[in-house]
Formats: sequence, structure tokens, C-alpha cells
Amino acid sequence: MREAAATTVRRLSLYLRFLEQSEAEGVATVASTALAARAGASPAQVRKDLSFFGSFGRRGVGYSVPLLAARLREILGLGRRYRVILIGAGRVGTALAAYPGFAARGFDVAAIYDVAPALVGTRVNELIVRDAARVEADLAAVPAAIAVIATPAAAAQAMADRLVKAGVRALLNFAPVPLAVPPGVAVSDVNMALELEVLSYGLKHPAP
Amino acid sequence: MREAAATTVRRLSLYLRFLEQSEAEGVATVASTALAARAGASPAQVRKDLSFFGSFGRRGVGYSVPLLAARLREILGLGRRYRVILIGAGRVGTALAAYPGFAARGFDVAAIYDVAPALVGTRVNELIVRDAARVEADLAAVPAAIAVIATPAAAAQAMADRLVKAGVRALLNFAPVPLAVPPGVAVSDVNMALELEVLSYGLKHPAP
DNA sequence: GAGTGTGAAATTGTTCACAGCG
DNA sequence: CGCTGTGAACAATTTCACACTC
Repeated sequence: MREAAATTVRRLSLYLRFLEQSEAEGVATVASTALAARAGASPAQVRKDLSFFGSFGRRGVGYSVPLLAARLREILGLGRRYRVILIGAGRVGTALAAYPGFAARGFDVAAIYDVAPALVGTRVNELIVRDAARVEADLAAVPAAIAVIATPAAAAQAMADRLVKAGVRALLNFAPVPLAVPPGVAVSDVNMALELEVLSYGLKHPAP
Repeated sequence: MREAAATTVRRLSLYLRFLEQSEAEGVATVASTALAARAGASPAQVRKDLSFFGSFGRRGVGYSVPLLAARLREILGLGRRYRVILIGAGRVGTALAAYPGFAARGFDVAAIYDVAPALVGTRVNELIVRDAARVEADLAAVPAAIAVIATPAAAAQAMADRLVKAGVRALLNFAPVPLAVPPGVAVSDVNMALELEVLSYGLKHPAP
């Protein structure tokens, strides 16, 4: 199986969200048209996306909701739990530590780190903030596949390097800088300031 | 001036971040190579992106840091303040109300709303939660260009429709559904669950 | 008939390569 | 001589259109 583009994977995620809702409602099959409407894509694109991984629809009928949902979960690598560590116990870090969406999708926040001595040892939502200097030792003892970077921009790349060297294979980056990582390491960026600037641009240059 | 693609605008945002840092360090000019390294793009792409809006570089020298920064702020529509309202006082909404990155970039959170009677009237970081039923009346009295949607998925589209009808022209959407809006309304999505699933996919299908 | 699966066409986005200016 | 600005080549993505199956 070749590598699907990140934008395709994002859409798969949206399809799955819709399928889970349909599953709950007891709907048996859905057509590409319905999936498309919900995911903001075209029906043709839905079919292309799905056919990339095989053909699990039935012509004249559509896609079986439970079958397609199961297949997408498998493709996305869900259906298992991941150990996640959180770097940075500032505003963003503490908000994330309390975010129920992580655990709901199988991502368990196991530890939170910071460099500030004033924060180390304080309690953040069930977790005691640990000294960031200990990250490597901790990961050597109990590995984690995913780390969330919620540090200031200036510290993000150095921390990413350390984490990758310590065996972390996926980074969720909240710092407003793109991270350079070796191949084989996955990075997703969440950059709210950037999204705001996109909106600001949209306000200034309205579509006709 | 034509419309630049959202992906171009995102890169402009990254360029600006680097320029602001260079400005603070007193650097006078930067070359496309330096901008590219920082924004995770190619030098050619930086030049293409910038030339789209005019030519403000000097051949053999590079781009004047203060000039280019000023121009990018203008293009992005920064350098003014926006009134922002926040819909949803749950986990995400309250975290956002406390987020300093909004004000830092000129976005002032003026009000927060929720439908739950238990939340209405409670205090969230300087603001008293208001009844979501009042949104239209409030906007009629004091308009806001931007609204942040931090409601459950099921409520998001209906709320978006109401906000647009009430004159809101840009939406920052934290609900995990794409929003349908009329042309002329800007939408940016922030979807953490989706980013996690992209990471999960990346872990399952590592690049060579 | 309804709706998938898929090559081929259209569009969009990126990189190349080099002329031209400071 | 270095670095921008840009048309032209290239690559990726999206849409079209239709044969095919249930």
C-alpha cells in the first residue's frame, strides 16, 4: 500500500466521524454523496479516497457503515491506545492535560514536563509536572510513541530533536514554528495564531 | 489583486513570524533562503509567494526586514484590532477565553456564550457567560467580525448560520465538522482530534 | 436505476532555471 | 557577483464522465 497524502488522511478522519454517527443511529449504508456533504468534499473525491485503499463499496447500494468504519479505523491505526507525553506546562500545556478528547480517541497523557523550577512538582489535572531534563531517562524506562510540544517557539526544535533521539515517533506541535524531523517521524501542527491570521486575511480580501 | 490560496496565506504568516524575530534582533535584510529555512518551504516558493503581491525585494541583497514585515501585516490585515465573540463555554471555550495569543495578535474576546443554564452567569476569566439565545441581539447592538465556535459538533452548523445572518464575517471553528457558509464568509478549522488521527496514521504507515 | 470504481482531463501548486537588476 | 522575479516544466490533486455491477 502506497502512502496517502496528509490531506487524504484528514478527509478519512472526517468520513469516520460521520460513519460513527451513522453507526449510532443504526444506518446500514451510506453513499459517497452523503459522506461528501458531511466532509466538505465532492462525491468523486470520496470514492477516490476510499478506492485508494481497496474497494469496499457495493455498486448501486453504497458503503456498509460498520464495514467501512472498521476499515477506516484500521487504516488510521485507531483501535489501540497510545502513551503520550506533554512537553510544556504553560497555558496550552495545562489546557491540553485536561482535554478529554485525547483519552476519548485512545491517547493517554502519561506525563507532563516543564523546564521552569517553579512549575516542576506542581499538580496539573492528576499529573505532577516533571523536570524536562528527565525526559530522556523517563522515556528510556517507559517509552512513548507520541509527544505533544507546547513550549515557546524558541525551545521547540531543540526539544523535538531530543524527543526523536529518545525514540518518540510522532509529534503534535503547538509551537508556531515548523519542526524539522528525520524521515519516519510524523508531525502535525496546530497553530491557532496562524489560523487567526488566515481569517484576518479573509476579512481583508473577501471572496465576491 | 487576485485571491491568494489559503496555503500561501499560511506561509505568509510564517514568514511574518520570522521577520518579527529578525526585526527584534535588528537584522536589516533577509534572503529568500533564510525565510524558506524558517518556514519549511523552498526559496523559490518564498519568492513566488511574495512576488504574487508585488516586488519588494532588492536583487543581490534580499528583502528589507521592516518593509517586508509591514507589507505582510498589511496584506494579512493585521495592524488593527478585531472584536471576537466566543460561542461555547465548555472545556475548549474556557481554555480559549484564557488564551493570551488572541489579544497578542489583535483579537479581543469581548463575550462568551453558552446554551446551558448552569453555565450562563458564571464567570470565565473576566467574562460573564451570556445566554446563547441573546447572540443576535448583542451583535445588533455591538457587531463583531469574528466568532469562535467551540460548541459540540451537532450545534455548530446551526450556530454558524445564526452568526452569519447576524453579520459575523469570519469563523474559527473548533467543532469537528466542516461548516457550510455563504461566499464572503471566512472559515478556519482547528481540529485536534483530526490531527491526532493523522499522527496515528503516520505511526502506522511510517515513511521509509 | 442507483451508485461505485477509475482512467483521462482539468486544475492547482511546486520546482527549475535563468534573465536582469542592484 | 548575489539574489530577486518569473515564465516554463513538472508534480500533485481534484473533477469529470462513463463503464460496470448490484
